[in-house]
Amino acid sequence: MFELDLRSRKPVYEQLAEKIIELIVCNVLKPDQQLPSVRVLSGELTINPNTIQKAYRELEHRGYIYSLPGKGSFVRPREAGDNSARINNLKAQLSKVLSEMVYLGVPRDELISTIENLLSRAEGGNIDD
Amino acid sequence: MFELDLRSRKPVYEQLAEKIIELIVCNVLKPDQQLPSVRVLSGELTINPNTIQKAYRELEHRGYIYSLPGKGSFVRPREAGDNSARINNLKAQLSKVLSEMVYLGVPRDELISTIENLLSRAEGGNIDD
Amino acid sequence: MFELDLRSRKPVYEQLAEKIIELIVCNVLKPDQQLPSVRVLSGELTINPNTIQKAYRELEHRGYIYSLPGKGSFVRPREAGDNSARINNLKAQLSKVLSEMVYLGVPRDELISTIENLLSRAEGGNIDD
Amino acid sequence: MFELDLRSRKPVYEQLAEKIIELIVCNVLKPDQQLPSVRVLSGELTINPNTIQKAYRELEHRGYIYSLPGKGSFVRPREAGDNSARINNLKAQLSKVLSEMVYLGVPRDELISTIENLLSRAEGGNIDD
DNA sequence: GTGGTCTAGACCACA
DNA sequence: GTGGTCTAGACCACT
Repeated sequence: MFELDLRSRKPVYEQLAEKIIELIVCNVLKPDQQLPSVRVLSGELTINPNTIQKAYRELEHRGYIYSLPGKGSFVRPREAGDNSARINNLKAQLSKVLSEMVYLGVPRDELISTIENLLSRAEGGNIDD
Repeated sequence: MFELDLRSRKPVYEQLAEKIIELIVCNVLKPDQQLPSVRVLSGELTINPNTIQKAYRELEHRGYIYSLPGKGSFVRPREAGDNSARINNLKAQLSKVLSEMVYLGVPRDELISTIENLLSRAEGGNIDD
Repeated sequence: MFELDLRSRKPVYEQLAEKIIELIVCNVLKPDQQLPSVRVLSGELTINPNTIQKAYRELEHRGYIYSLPGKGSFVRPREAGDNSARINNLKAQLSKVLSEMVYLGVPRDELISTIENLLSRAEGGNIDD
Repeated sequence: MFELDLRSRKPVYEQLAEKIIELIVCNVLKPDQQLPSVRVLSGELTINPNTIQKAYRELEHRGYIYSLPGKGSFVRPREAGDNSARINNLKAQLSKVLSEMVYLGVPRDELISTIENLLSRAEGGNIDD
């Protein structure tokens, strides 16, 4: 389910957090849906429970999930908030990625079509089904 | 010249490497142009020479520059060929960033215009003069 | 009546206890007034009776209510005397909160007017009618 | 230096974080001043380094300090930012504390003078000396 | 020597 | 059975 690279320079808990964000963002994990419990995920990924917990804690800090002691962890429904900082960060990333793709010779047409493809998928995913 | 954030969590050498990639990608640093020597850059940025060295080694490893022992480091001209792996990686990143922006509520119009803006800048930079 | 946030990190029983203290302190619940029975409150809040019990036990322990087995729970009239410990505790809390507000840049004027506002409301609530 | 209650219901790392915030807020710890290293503090408090680290991480998340791997942890200078959420939280706390003090019979005069005392100390502390 | 990650394993509070 | 805390101890990356 989650492909983690234990040898990566990026910490495991961070990789895991990003994977889960991906699932939330793509609406694979729906609002208020329960995430796998720390222990279960720990067993499935053969990773220490503390590491899973750290990932969940990180996600909670960043507003993607909420945890109820004794009940479980759940996807936090997105609320209007001050996302401007995060969005600016993403724009900067976008800029870097696009520049490098252009530099590596990806033709503009292909780039545009790729983006439109992604966008329609993303929007599709975010509409309730 | 290089804006490095010594307070950032990201290692200094990594920040430096990324900045240089940016300059290469935007064609500010032209192919085969010589980079400032480790000692000079070390002096300008008041940063340990070892850190600069490490950034340069990283850049060489990733194929952005080449070093001629005793002469200096130079921008490696981009070659057609095995960029497909790198490009696929970038596409994956692109996908993640776009999904998250959509999720955070950036309207499609704004997203498109932002992208076109970035693209025209990137292409402008990459046209040989 | 009671706004409980089931998604909060703070245990439900603790939230409930604090809400009730608030009502007692603001004189909405008068001395010797009977509190709603565990079962009734449990039904209204759709919360496990055990959780209500725990909140009531907590309140009894902290001296805000007293329970007559078989009859119910009642607001304990406040007595003069050994409140000094509690008051000192509150002063310490007050100090912390004020310091942090000053640190965060709340202007003194705003702070004063906020406090006077709160005080007049609190005193109004505590005057016997 | 730090009085921690190991038997408290409040986690040790949280107690520690609050103590440090107090020191920062009262300007005992100045901007960019280095905090005791994780290991040193761990030794002094005879608390596990991981617990100290957790406190520091929490403080970093909340914007009170920044950590430079390999160098140490430092007080983050306060910047204008969106503190409104935190401030509202503090106002709610203030309200509760004041209400309870009034309820416990602290006379308004004493309350006011206490507050002015605290305020002048807090403002004094925040001005550079 | 610094912060940071990860594991193994114990224990607690909440529901 | 859930999340959460804490300890002990190993190892890594950065400066």
